[in-house]
Amino acid sequence: MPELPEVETVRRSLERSVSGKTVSSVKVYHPKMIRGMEVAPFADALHQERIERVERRGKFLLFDFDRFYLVSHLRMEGKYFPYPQPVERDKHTHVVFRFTDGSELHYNDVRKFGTMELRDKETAMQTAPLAQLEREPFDPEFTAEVLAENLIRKKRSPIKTALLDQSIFLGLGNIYVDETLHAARVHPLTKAGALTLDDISRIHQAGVEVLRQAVEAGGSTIRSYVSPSGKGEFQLQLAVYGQKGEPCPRCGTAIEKIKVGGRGTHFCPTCQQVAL
DNA sequence: CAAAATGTTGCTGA
DNA sequence: ATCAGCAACATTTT
Repeated sequence: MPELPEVETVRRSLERSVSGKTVSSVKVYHPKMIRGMEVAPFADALHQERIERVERRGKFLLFDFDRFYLVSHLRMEGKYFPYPQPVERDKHTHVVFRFTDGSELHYNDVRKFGTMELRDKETAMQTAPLAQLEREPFDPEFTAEVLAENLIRKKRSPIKTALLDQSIFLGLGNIYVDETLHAARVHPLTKAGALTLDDISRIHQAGVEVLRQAVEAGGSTIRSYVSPSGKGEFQLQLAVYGQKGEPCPRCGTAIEKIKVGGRGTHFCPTCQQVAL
């Protein structure tokens, strides 16, 4: 479900609902989602650990415990539901954290694609899965020049595919890549190696701005995703994603939908000219 | 019933 | 050795 803006919205919600709480027990109902160790040591390690705060790296959530980071990825449909009192788990709830104050946090994921793993705090950033991510898009050091450098590694791929790679442009996913390319007026099938520095500058500027505005709006509420606070209004601003057949907000041409790298891809055939 | 869905990864063949 | 392309993961919805 989530790209960077949705994950950031979840992070802010978790920061309010669970930071400062101490784990009294962890129950895992879908062992496959716990990576790197067996379920028993996973649950044991978290016993009596306190969540200092909840952080984010790209689309990963990091629960900052006393001794570990719990690195959590929601993939397509993962969700966290906090409850003030113990509740019966839903059939798609795969992990239940109970806290010493009697409250609970349920991890729910219909498609079971999400993952959790514990990392030592000292080495968390130097090891998979956090190691090879690009710096945060809002970091001033993530410049158009950095993006241009990254894109050299993907010069034979369509720009749409390249931008989905988290080591190229961290935080973008299928929705916001389409929005970014529309704002930058670049056709999604354009080979990354065929882009001018000016194209790349527009993509960089548009991508950062799209993510910034989406975070501000609380993410997009589409399909399964529901923001924890009930907000998530960015879908109202989407220019192309999910807008097949609707008029382009800039020129009025009907938005088209094609398949690029296996992903549904929306664009305006007038604003975004083909340039393979 | 086939296709698609906000993501990543591991394999295959060039 | 890279790297581009695609199946796989599992379930629900259209």
